[in-house]
Amino acid sequence: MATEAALDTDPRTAWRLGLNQQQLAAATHEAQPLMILAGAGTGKTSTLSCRVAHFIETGTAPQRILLLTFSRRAAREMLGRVERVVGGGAQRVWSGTFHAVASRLMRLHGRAIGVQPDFTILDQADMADLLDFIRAEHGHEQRDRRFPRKGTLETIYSRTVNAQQPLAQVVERYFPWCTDEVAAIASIFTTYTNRKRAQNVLDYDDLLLYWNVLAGAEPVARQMAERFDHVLVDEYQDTNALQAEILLRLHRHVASITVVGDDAQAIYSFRAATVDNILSFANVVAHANTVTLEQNYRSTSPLVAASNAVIALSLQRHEKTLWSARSGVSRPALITCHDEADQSNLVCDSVLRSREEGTLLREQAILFRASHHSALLEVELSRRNIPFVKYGGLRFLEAAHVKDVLAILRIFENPFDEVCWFRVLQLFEGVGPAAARRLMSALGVQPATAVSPLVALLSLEADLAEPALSELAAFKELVTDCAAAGAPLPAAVEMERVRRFCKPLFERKYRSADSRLADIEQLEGLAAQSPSRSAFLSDITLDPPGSTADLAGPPLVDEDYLILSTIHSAKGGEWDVVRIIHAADGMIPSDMATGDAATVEEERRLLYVAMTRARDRMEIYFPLRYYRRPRGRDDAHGYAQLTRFVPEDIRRHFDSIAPTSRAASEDADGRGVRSGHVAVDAELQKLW
DNA sequence: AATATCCGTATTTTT
DNA sequence: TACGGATATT
Repeated sequence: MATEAALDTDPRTAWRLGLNQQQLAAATHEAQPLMILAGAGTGKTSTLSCRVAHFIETGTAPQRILLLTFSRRAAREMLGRVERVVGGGAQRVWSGTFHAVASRLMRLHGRAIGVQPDFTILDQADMADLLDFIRAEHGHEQRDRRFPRKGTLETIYSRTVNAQQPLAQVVERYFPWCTDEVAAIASIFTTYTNRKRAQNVLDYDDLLLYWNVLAGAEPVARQMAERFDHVLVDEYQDTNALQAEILLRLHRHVASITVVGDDAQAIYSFRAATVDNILSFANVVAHANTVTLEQNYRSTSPLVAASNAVIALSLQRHEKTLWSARSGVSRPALITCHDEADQSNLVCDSVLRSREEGTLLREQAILFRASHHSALLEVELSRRNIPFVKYGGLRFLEAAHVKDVLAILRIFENPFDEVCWFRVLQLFEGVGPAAARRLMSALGVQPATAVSPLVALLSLEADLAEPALSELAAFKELVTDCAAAGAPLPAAVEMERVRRFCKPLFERKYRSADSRLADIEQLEGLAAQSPSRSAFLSDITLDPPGSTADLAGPPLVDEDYLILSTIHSAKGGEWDVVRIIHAADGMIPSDMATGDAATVEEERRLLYVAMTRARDRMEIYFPLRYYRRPRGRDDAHGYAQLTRFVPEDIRRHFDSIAPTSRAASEDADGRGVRSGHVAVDAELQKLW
């Protein structure tokens, strides 16, 4: 590396400093199909960023580069790096997730394939709701026959579309208990599809589906693809069949495609992602070259050794073996805890110890399989005044009151959106599903009439009883203010009016209306950052707040806080110290995922992903006892075992730390004593 | 047909 | 814990 840097006197290519030979080869590889097989911590992000920078420096306009990433966060980070290399302009690179890019392209080119550019987007929950609406129409509500519920229907639908497999095959393979109902399901899906089209809405899957059509329909395909010279895809191991097809179609019209990924880190098969994409890339794409990155710069060698040992037990073969030149003495620790409370305490102790030793809280992460696994720990962290930010599993958009508010905005944006009307109308007292349906047909929502349902609403004489009648009057007023106004209001202003309209309704409907209304104020803050209502609605569905920090806004910039994250959301991240909690069988692998061998293998990779996030220190915790009833006073509990992915014969890569002493455990149980001291101390502190 | 009440219960992971 | 589902009530 040093020699290359010395030879390189052109200051514009100074960025090459620090790239090893393979990385440099990948970054500056000619404009040919390229696959970069990048093991964990091998500098994938720098390499990809440098490849983008390389294209820009060799004359490609930034806006002619398409960078597809797994999340908006990843795109931002990468473009930040590109910018540091090439200076300004990097922000003009087309970047984002497949879905976000599809949405942008569809607004530009959709008309050519029959998509109105002002469509609104259905998220997963909306998809389920619309399917449920149709399910009821098709008469599947009766209880005598069990029929897949809305969530199941949505899962079947998405898998069918994303895997590009026939429905019957998908049902037989993944939902065998629904095999008898395939015809009925197909009929629901047909209606669903027609309905979406009539309402000018696209669901998540449509974004990919229509992009794929767009990419295959000449002449517009050429027009669309000719925007780009180079297409780069990050995390290629987590793309699905549909995404691969889109990429291959783009390939026909662009100068180069580059994919980066690691089959050992594939963790999204539940979303129909398939490692086949990356494994077969070289066979499917003519003249494709491969560069493999195996030197891990992130972790110390004992940590790499342990991760290697875990993934080596995989039934599948991964052709790389990572190595690290970073020496380190400490092996990862396997820490057995008495129970969950003990685990929380030990984690907090360890976090504070690391901080005392100089590691910032934000350089420490706690990772877990499922979002709720951190619940008890969060309580303990708050009790000890340790600030934290949680990534992943944020159900903000799924909260009923948030959906209510967004549904109103979406009606303004797209007055034919059935799901939103159905939801909004039921906000009125005494209006349930049946009355909502009646009102919707009076308004001409579906089948669509020539006159906008919003206009129809203003002259609607509804046969409702009193409380609902004045509520409806208030709603008409809101519509006049917002949707019928001459010039569109800023999204935040509109949100604020919607909130005032909702206040009395929420106070009647929800127990804790105050905190819910506070959430809506947060939403106003988000809306203020968007240029328009339409942009706001798209942004929030395609890039929902991924962490508690994203929601609270950016005021905590220079404050220090611990990172909590689901393993899925930790993808791409790295921290000095990583602690994995609930590493017990039943958690990793999750009980829900022990069905077949393939899903168990994915759980193994999940643990591997978690382990490879650590730079210097890794601790794996698992509680011996799980109480059946977390709040119960009884002692009903079951015993857990360490995850099967760390069997006896690879334990030599770890330091095993035996259960803590009895005293420590009682301390954990006897909270009262401890918190008493803490409380007294806190009081005294105020006096000093 | 809508709403109140009570019930267990169950939750992976995310665009 | 909140939520969805089933039952009872208006």
